[in-house]
Amino acid sequence: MPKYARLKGTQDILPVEQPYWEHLRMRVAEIARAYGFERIDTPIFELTELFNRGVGDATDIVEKEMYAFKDRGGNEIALRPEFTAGVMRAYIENGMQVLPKPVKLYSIGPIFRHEQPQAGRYRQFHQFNAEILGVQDPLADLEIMLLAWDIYDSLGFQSLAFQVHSTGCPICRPQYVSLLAEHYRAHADAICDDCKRRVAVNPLRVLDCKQPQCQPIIAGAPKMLEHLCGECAAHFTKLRGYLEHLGKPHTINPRLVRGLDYYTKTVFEVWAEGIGAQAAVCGGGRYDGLIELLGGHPTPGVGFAAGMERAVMVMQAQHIAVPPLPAPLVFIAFLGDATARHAAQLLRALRQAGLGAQIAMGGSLRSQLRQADKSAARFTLIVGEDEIAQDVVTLRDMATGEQETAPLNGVAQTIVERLG
RNA sequence: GUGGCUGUGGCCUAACGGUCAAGGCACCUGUCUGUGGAACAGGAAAUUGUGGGUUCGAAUCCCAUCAGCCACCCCA
Repeated sequence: MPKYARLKGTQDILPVEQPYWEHLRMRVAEIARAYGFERIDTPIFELTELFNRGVGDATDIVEKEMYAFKDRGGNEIALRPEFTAGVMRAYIENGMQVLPKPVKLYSIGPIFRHEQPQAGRYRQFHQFNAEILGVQDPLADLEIMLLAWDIYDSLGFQSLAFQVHSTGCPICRPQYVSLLAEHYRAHADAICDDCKRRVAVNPLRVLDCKQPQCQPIIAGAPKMLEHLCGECAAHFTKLRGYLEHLGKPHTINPRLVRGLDYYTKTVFEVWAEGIGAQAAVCGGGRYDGLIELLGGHPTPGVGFAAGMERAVMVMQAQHIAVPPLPAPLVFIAFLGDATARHAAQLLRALRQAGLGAQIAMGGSLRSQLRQADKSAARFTLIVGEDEIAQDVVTLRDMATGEQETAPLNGVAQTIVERLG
């Protein structure tokens, strides 16, 4: 047992896993850029207050999952439990409201939540995140949803499902919530203990309860979609119209609710198979009141967050092939201490010529060739006393085993020629 | 925060409560004094997660604790 072990809920992403991560990061960046999103990086920690306000005091994330502490200067700070609050802070602080609308941003990086780890759930995990700011039209909702979908689609994910719902706005939601609470109070004896608590704390959450006894109560509950105000209803209808016109398969899920307070109108999730009980690989929605809440000019916004560990798990579960990370083209082996400096010089020359190269660091020629083999280099250069004496080097093609003698000065050129 | 299952070299696995915890993979070296991928031989690598307890004797039984996995809660 090692003296130091990684902390609960954290993980080491080892070299063998990196091809998945690299492929995922590349796809996210490629597609986000192609869709007009620009990258923004914000700090991993912020004032705790920002998350309290932005995410919502009453949410589980803020109440019991935040890594919040006092720093050496006495500031109350927290490791970010999500991206959006920090991105909104940056938008306001950097005067980005003067940018032409829409402002389309994406981020990638670590997120921290003190939760009980399980399949697809960690304390430090990674998300990619996207936001569109300054547009009220559901076209922005559509664009955000398409970005999320197309990233997974381009990765080759099978059995994806789009779940869509609307949670209304500050005008219609409170009325609906009281109707819902009333319905639950009328059936107080039939519902599970968790739901009794939920009705008091966050009534919308009763809708995604999985207890069998609650299912008939949920089925008989008033539907949010039937109680949207005119504006919210029109927004939702328009969004659905776009999705249908594009032939995007989606499920209207009247039980879809979000765990963060700032959502208004549209909420959605993307589900995929392969991560145990965690079906959601991505979740998001509209948050029209957030920027104003954080002290900015009233600005509508819509965005999503996607779990990267979960995406990697789906890739592996669905046997999605990812390209191997490129290895250095050339491996340099040498014989005898006197040749080491010539070998090092050759290494430098190859690198200056733009060829990926690495050098053996001792051992018999046999073991150096073993290293070369394992490094997946296409060519091995052998530098020995004999070669140095004649100003040449032995060039070995690792796939065929064929060897030739090449002039020391023009090795890079010779290698490029052999590449075809 | 709650519950279930599981902890043996880096990884996978074996060992009726009884000498020195065994094997495979991987790693290093050699057979091959200057030639990889195979084979063979050898080597390094474990106070059996940790701490207690029961016992003449514990990897094995009991308790606690930590961690991992899974599920709830919640979320990505």
